Amino acid sequence: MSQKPQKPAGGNSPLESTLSKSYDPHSIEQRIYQTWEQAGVFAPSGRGKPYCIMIPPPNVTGSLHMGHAFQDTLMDTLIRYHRMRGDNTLWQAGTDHAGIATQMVVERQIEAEGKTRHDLGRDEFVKRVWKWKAESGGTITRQLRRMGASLDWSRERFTMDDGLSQAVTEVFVRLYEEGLIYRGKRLVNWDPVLHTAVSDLEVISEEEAGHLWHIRYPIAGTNKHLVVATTRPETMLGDTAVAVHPEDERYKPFIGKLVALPLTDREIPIIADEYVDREFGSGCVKITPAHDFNDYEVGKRHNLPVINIFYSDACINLPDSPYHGQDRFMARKKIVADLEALGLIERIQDHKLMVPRGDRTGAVIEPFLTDQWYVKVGPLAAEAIKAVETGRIRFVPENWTKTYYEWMRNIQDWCISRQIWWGHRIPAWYDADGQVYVARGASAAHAQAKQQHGQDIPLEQDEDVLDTWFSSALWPFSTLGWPEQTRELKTFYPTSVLVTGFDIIFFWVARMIMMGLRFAGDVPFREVYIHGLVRDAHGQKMSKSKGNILDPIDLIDGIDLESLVVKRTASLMQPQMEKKIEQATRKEFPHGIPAYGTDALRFTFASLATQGRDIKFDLGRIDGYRNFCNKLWNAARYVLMNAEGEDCGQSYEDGAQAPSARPPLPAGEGMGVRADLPPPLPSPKGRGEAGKNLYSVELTVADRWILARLQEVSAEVESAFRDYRIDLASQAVYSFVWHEYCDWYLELSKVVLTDSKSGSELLRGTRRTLVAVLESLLRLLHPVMPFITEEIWLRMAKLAGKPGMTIMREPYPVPDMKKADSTAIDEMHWVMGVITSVRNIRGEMDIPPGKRLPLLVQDGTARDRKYLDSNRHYLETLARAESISWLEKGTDAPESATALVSHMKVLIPLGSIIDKNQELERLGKEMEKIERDLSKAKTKLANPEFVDRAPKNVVEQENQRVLRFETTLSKLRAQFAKVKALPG
RNA sequence: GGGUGCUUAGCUCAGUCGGUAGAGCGUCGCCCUUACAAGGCGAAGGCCGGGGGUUCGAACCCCUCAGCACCCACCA
Repeated sequence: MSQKPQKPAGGNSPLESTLSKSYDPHSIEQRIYQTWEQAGVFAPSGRGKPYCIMIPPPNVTGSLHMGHAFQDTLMDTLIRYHRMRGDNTLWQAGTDHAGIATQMVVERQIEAEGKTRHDLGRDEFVKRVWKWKAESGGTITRQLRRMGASLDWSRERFTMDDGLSQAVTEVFVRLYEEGLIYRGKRLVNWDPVLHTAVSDLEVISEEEAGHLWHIRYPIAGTNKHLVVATTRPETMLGDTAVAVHPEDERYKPFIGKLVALPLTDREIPIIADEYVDREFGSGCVKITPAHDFNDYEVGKRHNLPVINIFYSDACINLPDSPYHGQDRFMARKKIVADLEALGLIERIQDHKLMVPRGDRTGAVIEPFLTDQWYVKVGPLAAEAIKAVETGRIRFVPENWTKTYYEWMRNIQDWCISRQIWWGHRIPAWYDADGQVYVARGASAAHAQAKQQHGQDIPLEQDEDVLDTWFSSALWPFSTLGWPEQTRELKTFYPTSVLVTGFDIIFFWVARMIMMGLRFAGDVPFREVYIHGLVRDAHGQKMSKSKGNILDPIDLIDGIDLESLVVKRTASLMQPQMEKKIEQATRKEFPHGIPAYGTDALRFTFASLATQGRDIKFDLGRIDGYRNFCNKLWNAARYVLMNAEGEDCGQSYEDGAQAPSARPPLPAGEGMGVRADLPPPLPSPKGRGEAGKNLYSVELTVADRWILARLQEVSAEVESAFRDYRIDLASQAVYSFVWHEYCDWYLELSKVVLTDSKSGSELLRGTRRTLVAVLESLLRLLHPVMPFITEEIWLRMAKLAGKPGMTIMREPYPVPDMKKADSTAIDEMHWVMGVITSVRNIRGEMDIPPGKRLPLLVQDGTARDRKYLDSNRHYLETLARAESISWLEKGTDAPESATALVSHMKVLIPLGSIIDKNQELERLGKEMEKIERDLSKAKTKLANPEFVDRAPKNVVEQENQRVLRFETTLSKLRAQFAKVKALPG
């Protein structure tokens, strides 16, 4: 290493002397990130107002998808913004153990070795998972770094690490002691592939095509029968009644009688229950309490026996039945065939039904009777609802509160036990009699047992683990050290905002609120910022099986078409989709995906982050923002070319603060946030700021204009951030950078800088403004585009008089209304108006932009004369005017193309350049447009009600418009007539 | 069956207080002007989903219809 290892960003870069001609994200991003992380600048500063965001912990098994990338961009932008605002900012890092998902990954590996987890045994298996986590669990955190996420990695946590596991146990025990956790035998959603219970939320019900079988159940002792309709004929083996509606005249006589259940030797009663819908099917419902949630309730009301007909893998468990041991779907076929043979099938109808499937396995979920642990959610939910009602938690956008209430008011008890091995083992022990001891550890459980029984007795721990979301619910406080009352907990809890997708409100947001209120004594966050889902360019959800996934890393690094095709078609669940996916991919990305770099990707996300709407990810957008990076880069090149080594009137000229000479960044501490002062800009006269190296400067109207506009844009950004409108914030800066700073100000600055007659104070003023505005823009943009802004900033910080080590800890620009300068803005508008009108004529007439034209002006006011006099140089250069001369009133103008800037006529003598008909057409178009506007305005004013009732200023404004349109129009008409009268 | 959101230029989307409809991409001209061709300058392109109402005035507020998307829910 050289002797400046601390400053690779400024010192080792290929940009040592000049910036490369176009922006190359690859050469800077990872280097800059490493510098930041090593310097510890992601850690809280220790001073300022606390600001904290908890990352929704990604699964350790996971890799970064577009949803993460989007969400992390939003969070990082907020975090960087607040860090620059001087807040004591923590973005808590960590990952989730993701019980079922992770267990499935490792089980698949073991399967590949020809074994099952049972061959290994529980302890060995869990060891295997830990090993796997250590080796492969870091993918997503590496990818987060690629996104530029300024997470405090020094505080990274894992939901299964010791501290967090202790929090889990503590919460479980306390809830149990308060009677809010109980164990019960009930119907649960059972995944027959995973052999575990899952919560309501982990079941996805979708409409699928199926059948409705109408089956005859003979009425005992008669030759009559009842017809029941069912979508699941195999469950008839567990029927314990047939229900009809109590008021149903058709069946009233049979209530209380028995039917002979076909294919069994059982007789079951005909019961009456309000639950039955007379209109549906035959109006008779078979009741299978063990395998249907409704039937279970009916069974309870009528004291029906509950006959479980399945094993845990959903094979028939009826040793005396011919269907014993068969899979449920096999059994269905068999049973239907057998019924048919007996003449008991009346008809089979096609039928659409909602089929519940496990979100992980896709297997049809089976209602299954088991012992499980539950959280009694009612009391917790009541508090959680109140917290939102009273405004202690605010949803953004606000309408999500409705969704939240809807769910919380209908919430069911939460099944928290899972019959898997990877996760937090339930802190419950049983003695030989099945008595349960819930305790903070095995020894505590033994002590409990001993106290009750007067002697040591053997205990066995519950085999189950907790739902992953149980530990996630504690994340906002467990990561901060709870149950210890740590300094971090006191500082950062409640956290500031939770940034998440609506799909997770129920799984996570609601549960965090309940647990936070109960155990950490306050809401877990003050605001919940809900963003949309990232979809593909056609609005489809991205999914592996659809083959429309975009990998954020591919957008950053680029990927060629062949690799993309391979990636999208690899290990598909449905191989028949391969062809289709390949075709679609080749069509959509004929040249693969170019390397856009992180900043372009982040800017795209930021710009698409509108509220209340999902985002369709369109490559066109990221293309445009990559170009924006390049634009910014080249603007910086221009500024550096003109300012570096030149006299910019800044006070740091001695080299002592040069990047290479700065001390290394202290870790975490000492990165004090300085007072938020804009670059030391002098007053127009250059007085009032003493400093031995501060030279006086003269500011042009362009300088004053761009500085004034910068204040306005800063204000816009500030208010956008306040409303979580990051899209508006980034759009505001985008258009300012491109369309004001680059399109106008840089061009205007050339006029001064290339003019040999420019005095040193003027040159200095222009350079200083170029530098100061660029430097402010970098800070404005940094939260969204961290890398490119840091790279440029390090290059130019000292030109701007900034001794800082990284833009990350520089103050965020705040609008300074002292620099509001409406006269400069007015004057520049005038200048731009004249230039634009000349350009317009040029464009319409296809006159080459390089061709110099003589300009005549006529009929101006005193203001026009004044502005023209002081801005002649700008007009000549930017409008490519050969000359500009006043034509006295009444003087006959030569044949010309004409434009109007308020009252002033701008004439371009036709000479041989301009085609008469073309000019007539152009004038005609102009007149038409104004006529339209004029007549609209006139109609308005002709309406007495408008004049009477509309606010005075609106009426006045309308009057002004009419006047303006009328003068313009009359001048255009005169010009039109004049041109028309010309020969040729 | 309840609930939510969306519908604005060819495409993707902004539109704050109800007061002159905007941007990016794409398209069409003219330009390789020494920051940038990933660029510059200019232009075309709109019944703001339909209907009704409130208002002097509606893309915006109210009602209604239609289409699309999503969430919740036990019709066998």
